[in-house]
Amino acid sequence: MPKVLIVEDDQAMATALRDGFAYEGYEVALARDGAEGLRLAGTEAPDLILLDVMLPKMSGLDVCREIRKDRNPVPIIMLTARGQEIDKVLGLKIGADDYMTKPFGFLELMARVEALLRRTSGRSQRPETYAFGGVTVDFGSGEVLRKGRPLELSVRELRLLQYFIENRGKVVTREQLLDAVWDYDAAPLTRTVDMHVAKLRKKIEDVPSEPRFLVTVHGMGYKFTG
Amino acid sequence: MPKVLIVEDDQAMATALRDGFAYEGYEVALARDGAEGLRLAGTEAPDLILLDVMLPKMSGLDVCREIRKDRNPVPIIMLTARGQEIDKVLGLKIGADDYMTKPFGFLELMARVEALLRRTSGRSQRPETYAFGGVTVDFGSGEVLRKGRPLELSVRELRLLQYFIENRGKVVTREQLLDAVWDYDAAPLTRTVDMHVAKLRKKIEDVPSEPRFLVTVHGMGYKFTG
DNA sequence: GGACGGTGTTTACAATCTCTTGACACTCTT
DNA sequence: AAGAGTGTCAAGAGATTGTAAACACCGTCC
Repeated sequence: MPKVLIVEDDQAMATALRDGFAYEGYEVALARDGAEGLRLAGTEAPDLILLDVMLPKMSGLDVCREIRKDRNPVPIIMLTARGQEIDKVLGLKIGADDYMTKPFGFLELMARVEALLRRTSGRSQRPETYAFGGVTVDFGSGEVLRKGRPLELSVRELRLLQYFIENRGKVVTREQLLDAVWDYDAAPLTRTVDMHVAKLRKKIEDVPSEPRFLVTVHGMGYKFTG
Repeated sequence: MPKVLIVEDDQAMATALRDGFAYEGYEVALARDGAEGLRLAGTEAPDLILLDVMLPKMSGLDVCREIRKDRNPVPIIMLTARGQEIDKVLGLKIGADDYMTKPFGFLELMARVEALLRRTSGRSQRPETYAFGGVTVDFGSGEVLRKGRPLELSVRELRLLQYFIENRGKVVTREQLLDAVWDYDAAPLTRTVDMHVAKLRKKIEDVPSEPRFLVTVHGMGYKFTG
């Protein structure tokens, strides 16, 4: 049975999670603060880590970053409180795999845990990278290479690229992008999306004026075909 | 609590699924063969259907197809035995939402069920597909394939095609089309509709000059027979 | 504090694509 | 055959998208 490391300072939450996962047959390790979490991540060799963001001594973000610095590819799910909006890209950059915003249902958490374990189990190394036409995207570190050279993408460009990759082959509208990559609820009365698509094309396409990967679907939106 | 319809002829599997979902708090309806499954899909109004592919009397694929013909958008997860590889495109065409290959873990199934319910509950309209004569239309993504290759339709052409599909077998007048596909209230003194029908024919018909699907009804309008 | 560099957004205009329209040939019905 | 209805072309009108440049914002460095 897989082993889960839970890093959580809130007593009630920690107990509930421990009992829940134990009931489902998981081995469980528990850490009360960030420093202990980091230590146990090394010594316990968990198959997955649930990491609260708000922790004494050392924030979850720092713990995550340190774990990745150690070249430890263990899947990590961050737990954040509502309103304690993490910049998702920041999380992505430092190498978390998924997020849950409290409060969440236990079944939903289980579903994500299982999905993540399924995704990452078959592969000894998590290929959290995606490659297409000379470009390599490493979602773990947030690094993007093009023909072997580092490509400097801004935070929003990275997030945009990631969304396109996740939805490759499908047409995505500007509204979807504003909703997912920006946090707008608002209508797309601006050309902001187009602007960023253009910027991205300049960086990932051989001939930006004749895009091969990031094509426009007139009247609908854009489509990524990597 | 959501209601799940399980269409499964294997006694042991059916019982296990029924008990599992009942334990998780779902309402459960059970059908032993395809014909009964189709009937219960209508009378029980389930929120989700688990549909075995191999069934007596009527295969799961046929059941799925019939359910979609009834314009029932209920999410469907197909259950297939290993080796009994369904062509996923075929599945998509007939309108299933997800697949599980036996054997599978119950938790994994639950995860997919919950994911699917979450995905489809918020949105009243699910991605829907329709297929005729080598053409596959996915209204969810707006993609149209012809003989497996993407077909580039403009937004209005897509809307027009969708309207024809919704009213297939019926003669629709130019006024109806102007009203539904265009936003005109005005009279049809233009050839705009005819123009677009011609464009559509060029893209979906084998011999556009002798249309098989999008036929002219002289003096009345057009009729789609897909 | 204030200049600076980087990022993100808006504006404006050009380029491109789609839609509409009128003309004319063709087809069908009577 | 005549008249109404339909197919289709090509050009202009209209809408959408590409992109440069200006502007706004924010954190950093002197």
